[in-house]
Amino acid sequence: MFRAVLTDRLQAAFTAAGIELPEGFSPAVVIASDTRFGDYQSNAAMVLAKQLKTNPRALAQQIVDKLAVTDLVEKVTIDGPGFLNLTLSAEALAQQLAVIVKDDHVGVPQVKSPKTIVVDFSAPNIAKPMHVGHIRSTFIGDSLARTARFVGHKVITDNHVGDWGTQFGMIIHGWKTQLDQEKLKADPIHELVSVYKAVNAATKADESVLEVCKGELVKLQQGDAENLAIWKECVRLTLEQLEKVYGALDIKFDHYLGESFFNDALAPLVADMLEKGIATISDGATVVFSDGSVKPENDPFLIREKDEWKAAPCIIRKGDGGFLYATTDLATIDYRANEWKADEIWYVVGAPQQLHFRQVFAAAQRRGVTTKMIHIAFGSILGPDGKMFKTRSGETVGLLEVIDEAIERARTAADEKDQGLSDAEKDEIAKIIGGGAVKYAELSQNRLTDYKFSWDKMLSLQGNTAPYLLNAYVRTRSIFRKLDGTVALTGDLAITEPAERALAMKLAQFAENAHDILDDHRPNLLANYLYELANTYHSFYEACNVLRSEGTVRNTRLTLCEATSRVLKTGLGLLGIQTTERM
RNA sequence: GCACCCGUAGCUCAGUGGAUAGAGCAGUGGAUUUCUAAUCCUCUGGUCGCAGGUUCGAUCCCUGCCGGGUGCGCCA
Repeated sequence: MFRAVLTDRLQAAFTAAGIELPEGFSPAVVIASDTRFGDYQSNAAMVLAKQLKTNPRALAQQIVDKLAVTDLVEKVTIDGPGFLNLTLSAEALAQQLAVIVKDDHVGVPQVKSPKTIVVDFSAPNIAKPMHVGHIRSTFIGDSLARTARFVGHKVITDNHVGDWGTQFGMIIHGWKTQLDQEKLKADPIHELVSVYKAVNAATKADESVLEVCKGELVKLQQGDAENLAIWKECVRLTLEQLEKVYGALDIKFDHYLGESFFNDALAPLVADMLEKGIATISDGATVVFSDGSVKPENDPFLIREKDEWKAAPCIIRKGDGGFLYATTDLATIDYRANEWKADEIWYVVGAPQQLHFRQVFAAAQRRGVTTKMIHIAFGSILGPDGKMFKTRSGETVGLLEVIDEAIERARTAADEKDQGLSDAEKDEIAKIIGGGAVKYAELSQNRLTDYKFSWDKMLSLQGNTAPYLLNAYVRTRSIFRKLDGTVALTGDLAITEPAERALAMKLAQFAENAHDILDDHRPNLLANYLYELANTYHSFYEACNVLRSEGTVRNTRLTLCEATSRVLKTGLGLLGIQTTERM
């Protein structure tokens, strides 16, 4: 891990030069912004010179005089206003390359202090199909969980499914009055949805139907045996379908602790918060008000109206005694903190829910929860009109529909390319490429930006897409296939050609990138890196023939191929994308 | 009204204090006796929404404005 090592050396150089560092300043080495200047660079001299009011170039020279890096670096220069530019030696790159082909973690260091992290993502609703709106949470959450696990954290994934709520009044009423058993067997969720829609329409035409539904809901909440059985069956049928979807997406959860799991904890939780004075009764509801511990502009329980700060409380129990999702969330936090000893909880949930989470986190902290809670927000997927897909009323595109279409397009492409593969092989490859394309389309995007849903973008197989990365992987495997497994890579390495050097450099950076993703919980940084790696490999592949080379050159190039193969497979794996040997 | 997010090439988007702002698509001109061309290389394309400010240096930080989206006491 060159960046970390070089940063350590730089800090040591400051000490050796007798330069006292101001508080809050720690010199850092980063990957060079432009490879013309070297591999790594540091702006420390310029930043510090500003604070110390000295000449930046002179300061840089002072540091360089004490910088002990000859084992790794072949050239150190001071450029421009005081940039420190470092160029790694070919030997250092070769050493790291040797690590990548041997190490279980392809050269990525493990975290020093592993944490227990609960990742809460996907969270679909019972009796509803998964649609494109679930893409972001599901793929981002899965990728972050995989990455955290890979760098050494203990990760617990939990699918907090929406299996309890007011919609069950309508579903139960519909189940009793108009369910078609045949259709239910054929496609359970589809039938549940059409029943729900029919009842929903009926309530609008006739208000008495709404009353009946409310009655069914109350009965369910009071433990009525028949309604409870119907509810359980709905949950069972939906989970069965969900497992199929997740199976197709290669996503697994450690737990499916839905909202209903916490039902019994809600009343005691509210009572406890009242007793501790965290919550109070207001207009018949139980709410949490501001405690004035932070500045008003940072207080999630206050809102400014005209010239004064007005209360914006978090309601944890309705006037009619019902609980809300804030209540469930608080109970869930308790469980994760106490039963799982979570150090951190990551909520991969859309940006519109920011205020909700700020309130819930603040309320939990007031109850003494010390677990670090992070809302990993993401932007909305917009419809063609530039507005959010409405999950309640509007029709959206089903998630499986998107995946199936992607697989179909990949299958068509496989036929066109015709690499002499059997139909069964093509089917298998199309699954990997199609599924990968959809995941990559999502994960290569900055999670905070909104984007318009577009079939063509989601399903594209051209340019910066999953097949491009997979093709690079396939090219590495193809070379080894030609060797019939008779390769024995040796430590005899010599990186000489520019294309070899560029590739070795890119490969070494994976050690840094894998960790950087988690700084800001952004899988797109990994996607960007993998794209660059694939691009660098493709260039190398065109410039440096492997099989026709000999001796050390051949061994070096084979090692580069093997390293690329391993990093691509590992990196794509962290995005939740599988690889294929041929395509 | 207030808060949060967004505004970068014709289109879709990266980049968040550093050196000449990058990709993909679209457009252009080349490369294939191949280690899989689902590839590589070339060219074309930008007042980084607008106006101030901080800084040696701002697409990035601060302030104001314009435009789009979302959220704000008993839905989830």
